[in-house]
Amino acid sequence: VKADPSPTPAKGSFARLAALARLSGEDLQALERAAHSRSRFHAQREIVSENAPALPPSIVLEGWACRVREFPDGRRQILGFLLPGELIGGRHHGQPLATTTIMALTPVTLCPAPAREHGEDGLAKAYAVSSALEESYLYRHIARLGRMSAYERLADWILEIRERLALAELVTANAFPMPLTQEALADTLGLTSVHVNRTLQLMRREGLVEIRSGTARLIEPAHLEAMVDYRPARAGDLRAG
Amino acid sequence: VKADPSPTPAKGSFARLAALARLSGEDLQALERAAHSRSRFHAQREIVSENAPALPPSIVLEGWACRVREFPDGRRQILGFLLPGELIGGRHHGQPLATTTIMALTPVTLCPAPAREHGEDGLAKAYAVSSALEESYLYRHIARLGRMSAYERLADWILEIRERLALAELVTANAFPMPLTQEALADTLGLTSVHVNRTLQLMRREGLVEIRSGTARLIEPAHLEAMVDYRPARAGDLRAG
DNA sequence: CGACAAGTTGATGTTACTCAAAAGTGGTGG
DNA sequence: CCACCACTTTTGAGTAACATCAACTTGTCG
Repeated sequence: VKADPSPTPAKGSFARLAALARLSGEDLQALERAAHSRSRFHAQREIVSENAPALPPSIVLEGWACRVREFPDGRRQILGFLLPGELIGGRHHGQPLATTTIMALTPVTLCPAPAREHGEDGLAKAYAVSSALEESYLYRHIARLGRMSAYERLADWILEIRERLALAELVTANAFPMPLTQEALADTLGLTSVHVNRTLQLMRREGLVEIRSGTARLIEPAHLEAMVDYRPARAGDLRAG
Repeated sequence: VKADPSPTPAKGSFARLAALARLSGEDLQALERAAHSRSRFHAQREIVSENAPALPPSIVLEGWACRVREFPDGRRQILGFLLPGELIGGRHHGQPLATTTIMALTPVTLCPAPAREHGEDGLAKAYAVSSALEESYLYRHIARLGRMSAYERLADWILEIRERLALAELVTANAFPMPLTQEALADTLGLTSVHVNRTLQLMRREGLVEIRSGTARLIEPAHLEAMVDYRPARAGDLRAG
């Protein structure tokens, strides 16, 4: 964890918050200022540990992180992802201890999330929408793990990731970064890496999805969506309130 | 949904909030007042529908409700439970639309959750802790569905429910109400009701758990806890902040 | 008592896991 | 440039856990 004064504007980092609520010039300035003090984490490093003091509210500028739970016998479950533009700990600030371990899956850059001054500014609204989205991703993950086949889990998960990365403007022509190993994917979807491998091959052969060298490409998104009863989280509806 | 002026003090309804934070006399009076306007729901009725206007923040006085997601082909996944003393919609108020359907599993009584006047009163603290607990139950549910065997899922789930009902003082001598059908349990744990039945029988034969006529009784709680790496959610730690 | 939901049982099928090894990939230093 | 290493992906064969289907039994409540 080291501070870095160089202000490289991370692609997609604030695009997401701006997509969730109308941000004022002041809001954007506060974000720019916050982005000057960054913390970086190497891949595979823990960012916060379960039951250790929680992080101050932060924004992911670059990279993928995840919440993860490990079992005493080595089993591992990835509980959720933290993607560029998303918030860490924006929700329950005031809670002293982290409820889950958070680790970096790739090199990760964070910056502090500027405090929302009043209930009605744009940033506060963006944080609230972000938090509601985070909750809906958890529910979706539960439904996926509880009631979908391996094939459906993969399809549904990829569609969710595309939707989330699109908010940060990281999706171009249905292609987007997907830096996970098949083992991490297995720990996400409640499968073994062997089975993930076979299922991915099947999707490839069927011409629906390509995942190669850290990039995912959806060939037939409509087909995938039909298969899993795809329902986007509709940030617009959340914003309306 | 009908209002009922009779103030029958529901057992355990406020015990939980009082267990989560030190409540002042004012807090308790506000709760008593709120408990005068109740809404009741029959078993199997929807309390709120996904994407319909959200409920105002409410407290469960009696009965079990759940968040649920249904698939177009009839599959069903229970996403989480709302037990006596727990809050509905305390978290993201200001979000206009409900993110999940909530339905009553038994007859359910709700009352409005009194607004927390300032950030630092006892009620606000209790709501914040309740919300943090709710989040931790979601993470636990994900780990359960993703990485546990049927036997472990049942054991882990029962221990969680005991812990949650204990906060509302509904657990006596390791026995507590468990009104779910085996089919609802299956929809919770991502199994079929047939397999739930067989797994319950196995636990019964092994002398660990009895579930009969709406009551669960843990015979060997320590044994169960060892089996699933049981970690209580430690409301005390959350309160400390 | 009758009817309907819930629980139980048996036989069989399938999805996904396990174990083991081979082949591909990328980074490093000589 | 190549040799080497660790890691990831891929493949095969056998297995276990859980699902499916269908009947039968028990419990509950009018």
